Amino acid sequence: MTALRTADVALIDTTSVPSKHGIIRLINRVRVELIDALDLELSKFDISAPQLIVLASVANKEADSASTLCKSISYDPGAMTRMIDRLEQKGLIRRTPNPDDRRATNLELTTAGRALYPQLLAAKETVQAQFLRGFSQDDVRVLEGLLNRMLENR
Amino acid sequence: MTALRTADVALIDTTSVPSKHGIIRLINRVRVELIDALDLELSKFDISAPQLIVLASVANKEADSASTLCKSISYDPGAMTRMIDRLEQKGLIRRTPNPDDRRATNLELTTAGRALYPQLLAAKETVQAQFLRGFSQDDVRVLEGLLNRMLENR
DNA sequence: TGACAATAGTTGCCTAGGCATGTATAGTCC
DNA sequence: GGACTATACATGCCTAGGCAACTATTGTCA
Repeated sequence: MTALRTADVALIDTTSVPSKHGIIRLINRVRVELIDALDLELSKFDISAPQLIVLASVANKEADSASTLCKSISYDPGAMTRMIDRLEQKGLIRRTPNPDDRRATNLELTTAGRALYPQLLAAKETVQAQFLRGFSQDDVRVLEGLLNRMLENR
Repeated sequence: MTALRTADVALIDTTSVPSKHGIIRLINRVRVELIDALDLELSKFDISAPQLIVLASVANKEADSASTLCKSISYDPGAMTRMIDRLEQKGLIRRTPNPDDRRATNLELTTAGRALYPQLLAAKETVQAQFLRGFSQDDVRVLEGLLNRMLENR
């Protein structure tokens, strides 16, 4: 192994500066800021970020039961029961018995839930637009591509 | 507004697939997977991911007091007090009075903390390497650049 | 079919962060 | 220097997720 020349050192410095604390802390940081901003935006509806994810999953019919929901977003079943309890108390979601499986309960938005959902979605779009200000379509695609590659590496 | 041609629709489909749930959920997802993997890797040391961040900040002398620490990682002061309590109970960190400011307490790693830290760092590197498998140096730089731009947009 | 395993959902217990409040100390400004 | 404000940290209370244990139901398979 040969000694490093000055130019090499400069190169190494440039590349190591952005990852001073590593990608984990960076992603954590971005996530904290995103969730804080989203919670702020959603607070006028008395809805939290996790609640929005659940509502969105039900609204888009990606998940019709609690267990599907848990798997799709890596959420604890016990926490999910209580989360649905809260959303049901708010009158946004409804549990209905599943005729094909008496262990399961189907989930669906109530009229109030369907009415509120577009506003929540708009709030989310606002936050996303704020953080992606100045991003080209390509930038967003690249970012999503890299993040998805991280997930696939799991 | 003119009607979309088939080619346009195809383009739109391609670009919208990755962001089916938006960047917020994607980042959340990556963060969950990262933290899960890190916690698993750290579990043999009985250390959690948040605790590692605190230890690293103290080890790298980025933060010498609790308040600096709170600011640098957006953490609640009350939670930080208890976090430091736990790390102190584990014998990894020490509170020492600050001679210049009697409100503050300085933080430093104990001998045990300094001995353990490199192993924790290696665990973190392992997880990072796992998720960044197949990434070129450029890929990492681009990813960090885009994430930093999101932070700057805040 | 009957035993056994797997799944859906719930509940209790524990842990940990967020917020509000309190206390001590330091800084500011007239 | 004295009143006022800001800061550092700690504590109590509340909320919410993770995990383990439990019940009811369904699937599997000999």
